[in-house]
Amino acid sequence: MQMESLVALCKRRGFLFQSSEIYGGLNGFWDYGPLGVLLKRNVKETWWNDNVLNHNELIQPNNAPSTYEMTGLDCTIIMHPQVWKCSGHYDLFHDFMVDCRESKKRYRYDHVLGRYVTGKKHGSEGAPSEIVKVFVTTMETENTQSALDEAALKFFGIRKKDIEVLQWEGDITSISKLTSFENVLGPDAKHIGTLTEPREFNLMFKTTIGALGGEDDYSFLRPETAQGIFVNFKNVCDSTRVRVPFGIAQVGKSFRNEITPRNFTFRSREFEQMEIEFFCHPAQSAQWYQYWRDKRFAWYTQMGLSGEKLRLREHDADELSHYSCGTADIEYAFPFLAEGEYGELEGIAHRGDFDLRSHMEGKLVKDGNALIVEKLPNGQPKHRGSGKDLSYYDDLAKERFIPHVIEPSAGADRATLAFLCEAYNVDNAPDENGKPQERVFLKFHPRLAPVKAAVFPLVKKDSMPEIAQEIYGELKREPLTASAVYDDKGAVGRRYRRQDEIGTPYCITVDGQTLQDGTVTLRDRDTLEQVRIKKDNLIAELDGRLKQ
RNA sequence: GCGAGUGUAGCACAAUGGUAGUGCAACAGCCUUCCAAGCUGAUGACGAGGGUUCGAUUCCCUUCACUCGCUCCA
Repeated sequence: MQMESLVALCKRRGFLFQSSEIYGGLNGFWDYGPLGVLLKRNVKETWWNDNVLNHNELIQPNNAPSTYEMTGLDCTIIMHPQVWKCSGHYDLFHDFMVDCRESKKRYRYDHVLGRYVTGKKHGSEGAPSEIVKVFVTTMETENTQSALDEAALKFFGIRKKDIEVLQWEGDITSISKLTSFENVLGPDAKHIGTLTEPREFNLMFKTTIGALGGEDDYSFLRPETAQGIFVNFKNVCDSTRVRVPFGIAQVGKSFRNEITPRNFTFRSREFEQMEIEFFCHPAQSAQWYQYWRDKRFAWYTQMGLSGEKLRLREHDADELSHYSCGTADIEYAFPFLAEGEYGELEGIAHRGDFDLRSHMEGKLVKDGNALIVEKLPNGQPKHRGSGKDLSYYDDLAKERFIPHVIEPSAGADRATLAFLCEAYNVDNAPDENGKPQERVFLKFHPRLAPVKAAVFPLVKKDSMPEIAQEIYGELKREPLTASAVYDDKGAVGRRYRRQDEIGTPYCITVDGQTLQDGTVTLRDRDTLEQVRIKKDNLIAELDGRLKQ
């Protein structure tokens, strides 16, 4: 499938528009149109229902270590700035970077180390040699001087045995100590002066709180919904009588100032997440991790993502975050990716007690195999935690512990995009002369389809429109079929095609026979087959088919 | 952020230094008794800003967006 055809269809039929399009658009932002909003809401609602609302805490699911409870939250997008400092996002997402115009590489400003050296540089093509003083740099932190030696030898074009002609000056320092980069040789550059000025690089959207807010009144738009759940852990425990193990779910917008938004809605700067933070006893966490990983994978399969394009990938040990004892990605082979490449739909991470401890004690760093509070040179915590006790007391086992967390974190927009890509189908259907014609249809799972049913009078006469409108009215009253549409324009075949293109699973047509025996035809989007159904049984029939 | 390419109606395309055409879609109506493109009619576009020019959609510059490659990717 060509991605362009899908993008064109999304625009043409009102699934997705570029944000602020009449002003030229905005990179990394997308709007959902009239059909898109129905589709995305179905994705989110299906997720919410399957994980939270319909979960029965009295019954132990297959492969689950025990029964468990599920509950929800809806937290604010702007939170106390300390949340992001303790979570680690502030340090990780906020840097000064320099770019090299020659090598096209980007470096963390304070990580580029170097030293002044003076030597004789041969002029090019017979030009006289000249004595130049250069600040040679490297990213090497271990054997910095030998890396600098090498870089200097290469730059001046001299042999290793003549190394003593180089005159080094001063100590090895970061380029952040320099006032100008004019004489700086970039770590991967052949010429001097190729580094740009340091630029602030902030992956979190910064905002000011209060109309008169100054420098100190800033916070950030959340880069993930998870932290709202962690900082409310105690509130939920104190207010809802939940017992560990339990999960808190949240659906909401998050924001990341991506460097390169690309691939339609796949990487957007404003996006929606569907996250669960599942709190359990440390001894059972490995089992719960597997439970959630498998449960989440099965969900995408049920919703129609087919075997080959969907995969579950366990991260290698060296790929894991320092606090994680296991992470798996659910990935989909999007059509805009190269052959054999997959894009992440959802990550399921075993996060240990990292998050709750961070908000108790302060920002944590790895020390050997342990996590300790990161300290400033003066011994103070770099980012001080809340100091609140976020441990859990199990009064049956008489045990106090900090729960471990399993985090299934899904992208609502990515899931929606994957369902769109998967649904896009082209086949051949005969036209009125029996000649096969190309047919584009979206093969959505009935639960996800934006419009569940369409009602047509076969022709606009003989009271067929009146009967069809009556049926339409009944469908509109039922929550499940309320998104139904009525259409009596043009030939019926054309109306079928219109519905196929937006993925409507069922079309109901009132025809001549309806007048005689009260039956209507129910047409299936995928097979084009029609069955006759008593119009009084229609709601029940649709109900059964749509809930499959 | 770098490099290359692209930007004409809702979508797909065309033409042009002298006020933009076609197909489909959408709209009104007609015709249609089960799988789109039959008839009639009306509507609709040169991404934005600046420059050159008597005159720019066309040439130049800037900018924005999209595509591809690199970079990045919690």
